[in-house]
Amino acid sequence: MVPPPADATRDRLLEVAGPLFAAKGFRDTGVTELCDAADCNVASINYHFGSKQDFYAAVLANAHRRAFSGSPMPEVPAGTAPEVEFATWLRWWISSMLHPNNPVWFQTLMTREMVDPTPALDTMVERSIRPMHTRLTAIVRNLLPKGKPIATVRQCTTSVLGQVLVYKHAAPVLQRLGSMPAQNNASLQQLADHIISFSLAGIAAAAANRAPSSTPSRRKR
Amino acid sequence: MVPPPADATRDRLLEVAGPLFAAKGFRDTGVTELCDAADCNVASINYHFGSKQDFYAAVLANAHRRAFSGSPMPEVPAGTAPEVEFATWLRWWISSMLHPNNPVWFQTLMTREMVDPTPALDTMVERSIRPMHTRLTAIVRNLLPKGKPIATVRQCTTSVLGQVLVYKHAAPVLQRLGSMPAQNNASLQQLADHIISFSLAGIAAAAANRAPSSTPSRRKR
Amino acid sequence: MVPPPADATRDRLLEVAGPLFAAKGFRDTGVTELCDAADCNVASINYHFGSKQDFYAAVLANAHRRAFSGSPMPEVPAGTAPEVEFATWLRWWISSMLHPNNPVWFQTLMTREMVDPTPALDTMVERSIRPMHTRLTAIVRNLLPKGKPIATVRQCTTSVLGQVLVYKHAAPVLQRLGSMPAQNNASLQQLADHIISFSLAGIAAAAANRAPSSTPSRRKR
Amino acid sequence: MVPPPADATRDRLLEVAGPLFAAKGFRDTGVTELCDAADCNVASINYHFGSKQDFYAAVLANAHRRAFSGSPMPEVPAGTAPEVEFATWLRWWISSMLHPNNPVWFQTLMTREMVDPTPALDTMVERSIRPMHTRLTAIVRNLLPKGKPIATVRQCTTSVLGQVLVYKHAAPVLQRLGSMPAQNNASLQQLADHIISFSLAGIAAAAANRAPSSTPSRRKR
DNA sequence: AATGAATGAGCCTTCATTCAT
DNA sequence: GATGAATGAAGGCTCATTCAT
Repeated sequence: MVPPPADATRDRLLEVAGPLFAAKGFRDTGVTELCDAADCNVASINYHFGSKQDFYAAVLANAHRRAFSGSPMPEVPAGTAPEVEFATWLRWWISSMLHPNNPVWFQTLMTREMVDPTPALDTMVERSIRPMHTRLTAIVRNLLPKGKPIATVRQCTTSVLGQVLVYKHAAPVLQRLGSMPAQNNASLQQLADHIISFSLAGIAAAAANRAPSSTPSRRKR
Repeated sequence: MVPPPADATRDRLLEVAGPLFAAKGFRDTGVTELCDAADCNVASINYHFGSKQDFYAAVLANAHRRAFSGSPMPEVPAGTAPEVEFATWLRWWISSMLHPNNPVWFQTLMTREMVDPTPALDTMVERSIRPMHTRLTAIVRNLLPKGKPIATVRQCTTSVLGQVLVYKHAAPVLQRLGSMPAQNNASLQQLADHIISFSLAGIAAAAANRAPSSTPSRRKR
Repeated sequence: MVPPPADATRDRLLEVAGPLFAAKGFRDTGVTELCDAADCNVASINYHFGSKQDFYAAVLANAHRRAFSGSPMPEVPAGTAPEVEFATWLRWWISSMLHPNNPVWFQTLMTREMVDPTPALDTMVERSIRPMHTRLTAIVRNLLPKGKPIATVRQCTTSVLGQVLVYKHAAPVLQRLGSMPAQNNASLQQLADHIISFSLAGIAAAAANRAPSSTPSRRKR
Repeated sequence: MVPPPADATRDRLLEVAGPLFAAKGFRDTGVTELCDAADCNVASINYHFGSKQDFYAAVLANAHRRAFSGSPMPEVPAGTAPEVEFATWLRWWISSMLHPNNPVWFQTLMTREMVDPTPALDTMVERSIRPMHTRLTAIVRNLLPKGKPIATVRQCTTSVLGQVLVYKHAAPVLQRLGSMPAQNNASLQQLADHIISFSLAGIAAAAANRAPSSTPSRRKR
């Protein structure tokens, strides 16, 4: 009835690898380093996962599972105003992305994959990114009039994404420029307020544009 | 009048290294590869620059000089409306960041530094990034009422930055999600139109917020 | 009456290992591969046989038993002409060595041992090779006059062996040189005809030489 | 005027590798072992030759050059009797193959390639084996009547080859069977005498066969 | 001033073997 | 009695760096 330790080493490897890969990247993190951290033999990674590359993919897949298990994507009651749903979702996402109490390394791994893709990116996009992106796209679509072309929906969605991701992707630069928010609850809440109101206004402007597929704002040049 | 070639090899190395480092990153670009491209001996990098790391720093320091030589930051006549100045500057920046005809390797190098900073980042921030950031900050400040706190200016500026940078930082993911714009003039102009109108509306919303340092939008929770 | 499976795993390992060792050699056939083929644990080889090396020896020792079980060495009625016995035996041997329908892995294992001997070769020579060699030697001796020295018998026997073995030992080269016979019955029969008539003529010439231990054929130089 | 040592290490590696590869085979000879023998760094093989495999090919190519430089293939004056040419050539070949004073490792390398081919075999066949085979084939053809089919020429040639090669390919077995000739000049000369007279008689028998492409000897069965 | 050869530490991976169960 | 996990030594190879010239 008591299950044997099963794959204790395997689990330990998955556990310790996330932060290490996040800190130095795939290439600069050696298997020796990883196995030392997991207190096992150098050959263990190849034994349990076949190769360093496959191990890395397993780390990402495993990370995704536990990254959002603590705070799942929020649902809103039917009939909620689209603006409120947008604000709720965005607060949740910003919190899980930027909150210093959350383990940050999964987000860092995703960032690294975005800048320097490995074969593991495809799986990651399908399993962790696309579901969130689909949800945000749906929310944004509800904020726009029915007839708006898909391109407009996508551009607005990407504008929202960019405002959040920049704090992950450009953190070292923003720090040097003095634009990095303090890592406390109040600051993050204010940042969320800013992005929400900025984005809602931006989306409203996109909604008001008369000719969806032309470029009316260029008439004035 | 023409000086002798002097350090022809040194210059050639600096010339060819940018695109190579941009394409594969510091770690994945070998000195052999670099020296082959510059048609010189493997030992040249260590001879002229001391080490691969120092050479990389030299490449970055040298890069910003030629990066914007073809299209310098635009100036507008005194008295130009702030919205127009914003639009002009943003069009220029988007074009130099995303236009496929431009040599994009400097932007890519900056992107890599942002995600995985090396000691060379400090120099790069001061020399290349801060001037542009200062300029954009000034433009955004002009779009806000005089009394707005610096934090609001910074958040708006960062929101603008993020909307553009996301197309560089998350390109592989956006491609897979179908959100990457076509790499032609018309698409990029439309994208610029979107970001300009989205951002102007967002900044206007930030300008209208009454209590700058409180979090008024959360009243509804 | 049927004994229980007893060492079923052990037997299965011996069964599957022959063809695998023959195909890739001792060094290039891994224990994992062998145990996968026998559908047993990686540790089985060391458990049942002590080491990979000892297992290999066991495979060779076990192999000769089943190698010729399908077509035993032919016997001829007393009084048969020596030439006919020679032809009969040679046809049988060529067929079991070269016929593609026969399982050739035992011959291939022997070939590998000849080129790269292991401690297992001694056993193999005594158990499998010497009986055949003794028989061929006896047949060849009957084709020579009584007084011929043993050295002549041996040289003739080896000349016969070499003509057959070359098709196993040098197969890859003969293929590239266009000298490999087609792998069908007719071709092999014609090859057997050739070797038989070539050898009988050669043996007859050796029989006719007057001074067995001198080198008469060199008189002409 | 004095040439620099040039590629001293490279030459030393080529020098020492032949005997080592011959003794243990490609797989069982490590680069560490090879480089220790050549008194150089482990990385030298990859530096000078790209890979262990390419190095092995270079060793074979180099070996072929010096293997026959001491005693080139013999030429006979025009008008020489075919039997004499055959004897002359065969004595030369047997001597360079089997004579104990000659460095034996190149022949051993060729033997290994025949039994366990590597990608280097193709080059070896074209560069060292085919020229000799072509020559022997031509000599054998002159011993046969004009109209004989090419298949007969090839079978006779292969019968000659096999009689010699067996002493290399099956040496460990022949030693155990007592059929290995003593490694001295007289024994080798007598062996050459035997193979020459045996083969000439065999070829004469093939020449006498009436129906070249049928199998007349089987009518009697 | 500049090179081409040479270095050695480190990389990931393979493999027969061992050990606790 | 037999297994699946784990081992560690060794494998070939890459790479920035160094050194004699």
